Amino acid sequence: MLDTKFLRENLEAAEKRLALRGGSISLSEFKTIEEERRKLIAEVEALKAKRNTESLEIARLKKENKDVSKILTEMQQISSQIKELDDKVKGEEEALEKILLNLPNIPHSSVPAGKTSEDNVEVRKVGDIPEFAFKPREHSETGEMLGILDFERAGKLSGARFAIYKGFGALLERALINFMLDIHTRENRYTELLPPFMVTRACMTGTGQLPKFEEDLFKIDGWDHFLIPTAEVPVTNMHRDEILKEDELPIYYTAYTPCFRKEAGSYGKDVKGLIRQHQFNKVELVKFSKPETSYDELEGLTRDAEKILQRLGLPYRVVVLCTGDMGFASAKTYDIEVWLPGQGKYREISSCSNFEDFQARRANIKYKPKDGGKPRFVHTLNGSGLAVGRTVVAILENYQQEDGSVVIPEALRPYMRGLEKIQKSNMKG
RNA sequence: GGAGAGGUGGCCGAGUGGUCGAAGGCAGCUGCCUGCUAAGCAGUUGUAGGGGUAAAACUCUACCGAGGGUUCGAAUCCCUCCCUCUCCGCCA
Repeated sequence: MLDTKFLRENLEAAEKRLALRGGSISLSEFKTIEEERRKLIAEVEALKAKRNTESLEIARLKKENKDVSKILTEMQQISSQIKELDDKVKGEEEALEKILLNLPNIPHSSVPAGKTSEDNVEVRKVGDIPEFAFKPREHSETGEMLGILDFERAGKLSGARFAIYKGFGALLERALINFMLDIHTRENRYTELLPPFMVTRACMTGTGQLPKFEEDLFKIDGWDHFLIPTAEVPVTNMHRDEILKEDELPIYYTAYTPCFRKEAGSYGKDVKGLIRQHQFNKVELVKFSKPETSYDELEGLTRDAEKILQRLGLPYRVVVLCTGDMGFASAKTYDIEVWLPGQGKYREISSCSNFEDFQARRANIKYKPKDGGKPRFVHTLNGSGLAVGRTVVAILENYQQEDGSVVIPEALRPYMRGLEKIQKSNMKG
């Protein structure tokens, strides 16, 4: 959510910056409603002030046993006027809130202008793309060949876009979760959380999934809870309606959770394999920071996520998303894209964003400056560290051998009972 | 799911219709004082919104779990909801 005062005072500039995201965003309705709102507030508060002083007067007169009936009828009138105006104010405020909740964040000045993912800018490329003497297979083929992934039977259980991991496949997923969490907690000083996988509407609004993107979420029938589409939601909302101490910042959290997404509007995209599932595992990184340091924190967070790929020896690149490709709540986003030989292209495996105070304002997360100043909104950041299913994809594709077996990256072996290779003969796990 | 108790400021805790933003205590801050430590004395300390200002000062309004209602006036009365605790039942 954007700051009302800021918008009011920088209307045209804000409009221009928002337009960079594409589509046309007009703030004229905002302006009208906001002006009306302030007018009404001034009116009703003057009446309330009068009511307060007159009420004291009534109390005083009553004590002296004087007649108050005249002033009483006058007050009745004022009281009903107040009620009427209060309703109007409420109406304007609701309308304003609706507008504000549906406005995306303003892109940071360092974000390249652009319309689609074509306009994203590569920041760096790390690792060597492996060369194969044979035609590399896609992970789904390898997975099914080895008997570690079963999409067909998963369909029997839950339909399309679900998977069953089996044997060393299941172990691989579990190993990656532990591997990632260990690095983030031990080396990168994040605190591990294991949050609820269902949250309330208020949480979803706090991080920006609602009210705009309800169709992407799984809702629990008969209950006002949703399955989380990312750990960002519960973890960021953990400090909702809190005022943190300056000394506590920055706060680093990491959390493993499954993620649930309807993937509405992605029909026909990535139908095969693990790339796009309704349920997938992710290790998330979340930071709460002071405004002054949040962009340094974004760089750090991205590096922390990259570290996982480096340790696993997976080639990747980092791109900065252009204004048109960024998510609703983000002010700046780096995507980390891993190389997938089976597809012959880079695919997103992590998305690291600084939301500045956009989520903090929605979720009301502040910190109290040490010098005793007014509480200020914190900046929130998060990024995948990493999407686990897609990491499995990357390993199956980058480490595949001609005979269909897959070498386990060395760093992961301690988490896989020292296993060096997954092959048909040892698929029982 | 059944029965009961309760939700007040950073914390503890008074307050059952009228100067209550809220007594008292603790903690914090600022002075004074005492040779250090401790104690003592005085003052001060919430959030949001409107107006005002270059920014302050200042001023008004709202906020005692949330939302409605009664009333000239509500922390205090009424209704609905949420949460916490205790006991019983059920359960991984």
